[in-house]
Amino acid sequence: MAQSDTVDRILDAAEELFAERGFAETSLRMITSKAGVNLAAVNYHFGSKNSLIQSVFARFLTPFSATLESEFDELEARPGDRQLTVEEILGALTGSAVRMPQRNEWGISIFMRLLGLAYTQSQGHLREFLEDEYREVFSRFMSLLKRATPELSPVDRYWRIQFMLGATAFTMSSSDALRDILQTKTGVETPIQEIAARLIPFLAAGMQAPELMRTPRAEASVI
Amino acid sequence: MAQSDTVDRILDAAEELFAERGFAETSLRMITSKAGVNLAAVNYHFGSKNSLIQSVFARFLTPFSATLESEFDELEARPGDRQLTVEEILGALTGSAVRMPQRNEWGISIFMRLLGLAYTQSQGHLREFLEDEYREVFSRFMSLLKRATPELSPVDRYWRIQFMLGATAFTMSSSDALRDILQTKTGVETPIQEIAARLIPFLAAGMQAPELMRTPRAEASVI
DNA sequence: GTGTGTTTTAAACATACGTTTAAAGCAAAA
DNA sequence: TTTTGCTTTAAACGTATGTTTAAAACACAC
Repeated sequence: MAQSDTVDRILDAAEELFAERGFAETSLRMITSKAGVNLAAVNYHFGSKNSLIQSVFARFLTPFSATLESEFDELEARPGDRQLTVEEILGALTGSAVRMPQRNEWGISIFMRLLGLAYTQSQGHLREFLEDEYREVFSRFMSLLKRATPELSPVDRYWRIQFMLGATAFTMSSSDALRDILQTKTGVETPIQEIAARLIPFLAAGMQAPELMRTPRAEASVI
Repeated sequence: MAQSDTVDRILDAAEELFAERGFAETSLRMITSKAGVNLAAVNYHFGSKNSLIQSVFARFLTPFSATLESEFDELEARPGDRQLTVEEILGALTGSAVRMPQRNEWGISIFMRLLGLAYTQSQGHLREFLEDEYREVFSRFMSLLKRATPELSPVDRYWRIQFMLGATAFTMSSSDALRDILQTKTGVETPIQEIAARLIPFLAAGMQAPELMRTPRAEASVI
């Protein structure tokens, strides 16, 4: 085991297995055998499986949120104070994901997939951890989005942010997509940037769609 | 146990627990104790946990897809052959969900949440089962959507359908939302129809957004 | 080289899971 | 009443999980 790179080997293996199979479906024995370390190493270095999960996310999210903050700084410090567009704000997100120092070529895919799982699998401890740890960046993103969509009612804005989150997290967490991506890792690059590029116009258009008119006619066309 | 309503009691309990906690996180012992039946009853009546999961879906999806088929029939049989809109097609989906005979007032929420889980949790057997069982309705929906968005390239249409699915399934499967919905079950009705009503303009706008222009300028604004 | 604090190891622990078994219970037919 | 077929029951099975233990191995300062 050379010198103690045990911690990193565990994090690498866990990250990949979690992304492939989810949290509950990945056992510590799978992780440690893939990492080539002893079973007890996880509890020795991380304390528990739950805090291993949190560590996997922290390793991703801390540099990502730092990059995102500076991306937001740039956007807001531009000459003239014209309004930011939804596209620009969403672009900052994917831009940060791409710019962020990558551990390997399909790092972004795994990152997105894990984010999707985080919201999808009901891991109470993870949700609390993420909300506590990255509250700042998230609320900054929210207020930027609020300024970019002044015409939306708060309740519609709330729901549409949920919709965006859903489209993104779900798409990224679809295991088939991941399989395809990993399968094409022989190609020049992962198509994840392309998915993001296709996603942004969809989200931006949805975000800025006219609000539902509450007339009888519109009502009837909707139920 | 009156007469043998054991099967239904198991299905009811399983459906609710699966929606709350996911498949892997719900044990047969939780299900049978909630249903008030013996542990062995599941394996006796359903054979295995996996086929119990499939039965839960079949009980939902079979009447739903029947309703949806007839809704599609109505749409297509309208006088004059003007083009269907995306809103109308999506409306048929939510319309079917609402019209479908409900077992209880928050049946739709649970139904949507389960659908989200089905795509999200990597249950290979479930995917196969759903694809085999409901292939027809799904491909009919796809071809309707294709006729409603002739300007889209096939690859963009494919991804945008994924995005729609994601926004819907994710929103409906957000456990917080479910908790709120169940919490307000004392109120007049579940707000799920309202969510659907807010969702449709978002999805329709996203679906019909102009495709990404592959010019250097647009490229730069996106990465 | 000895001693010390950290890391790794193999083994066991307690618990939970899905599934199976064999006996008991039960309703309707003979 | 006895028999028959289906259903329910309590108990056990085998396996897998996360976690803990105590000894061994190791690296490094003295």
